Amino acid sequence: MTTIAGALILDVVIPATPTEDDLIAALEDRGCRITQPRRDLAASLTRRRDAFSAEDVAAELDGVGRATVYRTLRLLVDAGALCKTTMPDGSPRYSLDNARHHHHLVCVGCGRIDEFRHPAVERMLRAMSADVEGELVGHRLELYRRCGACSVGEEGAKRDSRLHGQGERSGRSPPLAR
Amino acid sequence: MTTIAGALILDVVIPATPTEDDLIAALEDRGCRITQPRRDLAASLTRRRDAFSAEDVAAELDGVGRATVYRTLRLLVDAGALCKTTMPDGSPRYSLDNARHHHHLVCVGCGRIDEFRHPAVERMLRAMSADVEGELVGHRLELYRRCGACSVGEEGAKRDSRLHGQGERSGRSPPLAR
DNA sequence: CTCATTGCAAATGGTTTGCATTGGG
DNA sequence: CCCAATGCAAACCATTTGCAATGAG
Repeated sequence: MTTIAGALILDVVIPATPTEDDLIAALEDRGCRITQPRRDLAASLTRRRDAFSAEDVAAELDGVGRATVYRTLRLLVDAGALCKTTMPDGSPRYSLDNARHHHHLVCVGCGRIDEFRHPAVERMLRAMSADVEGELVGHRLELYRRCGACSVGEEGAKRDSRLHGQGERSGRSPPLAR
Repeated sequence: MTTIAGALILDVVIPATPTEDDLIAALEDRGCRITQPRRDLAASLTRRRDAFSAEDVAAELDGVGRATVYRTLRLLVDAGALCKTTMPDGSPRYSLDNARHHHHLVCVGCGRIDEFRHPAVERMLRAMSADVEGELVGHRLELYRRCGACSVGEEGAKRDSRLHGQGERSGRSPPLAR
């Protein structure tokens, strides 16, 4: 295991995240027209480091309509340039996709999302695929942690963090990412 | 591996799901009052075999207010008597909880949810816990499949089923459970 | 030029809340 | 009796849609 700038990197170094141009290219590849709102969106997204909600983006780009934000985010997810992740409470967050198979490590404190790839996970999936009746068509795996930065000065904050792994306990408002 | 009535059972036979009385008891344990609406709800829930949405329940119990349904479902989830699962598209579903650590095998065709426990999963979690920076506070794991029954007569339906495992591709309406 | 894309506003769908009323313990 | 729990309706919030106007190719 290697740790870089507090980020967990396992086995495979995470490739550079897409640039503004990569996002635009992803849209072009899908036969979409490149408009100003879409350029603005791409710029906004690549500027972000952590996970973000659609609302976050819409708020930052008040020149751009809500509908356009949602429509474009969807396009980018379909194009594989963005990941849609789920917070413990079920609310969706987006993050730039490195275009490889990976999973997410979500900090419940700050909402930061790191991507990782770990042989133990792939091994597990292979084993399950063999044992499951019927065709395995997909999976969802998120690991929730309290990252190093968020653990500091939060000693007393272990309150409800006993998130169990099955579905979710129904907690009130989630740790908002922004 | 053992298969019972088409259900996948791995390693640990799944304990009997809670009865109506178990649900009531779960509420009592939490210091809740046992009212008629709650009895009705408990009865309705134990009658169900597959996963259900809050809306499903509300629809069946038109004597009971929506608010009460949502409030009570939340109580039961908190009490650990119900699981809240997430469909591939992000929409929540409930299912009776066997009160043990387990994960979910969700059929994207019919919405049926089976619980399972598999050493490969636990092994994977242990490995990840060791490698992750910071405290691992929880996880979310759902495996999506097309169950035996749903595969039959759906040969041509392999269209978009390439659900990838990271977050979700943004597909339109989900395969509704009911 | 033409059709995809946009912004707006209204519609939606699922969930929560305020509040006066009801009923369990 | 009293306070938890209810039902209703309104409030909410994120997301989607209809539609006329706009602008990319």
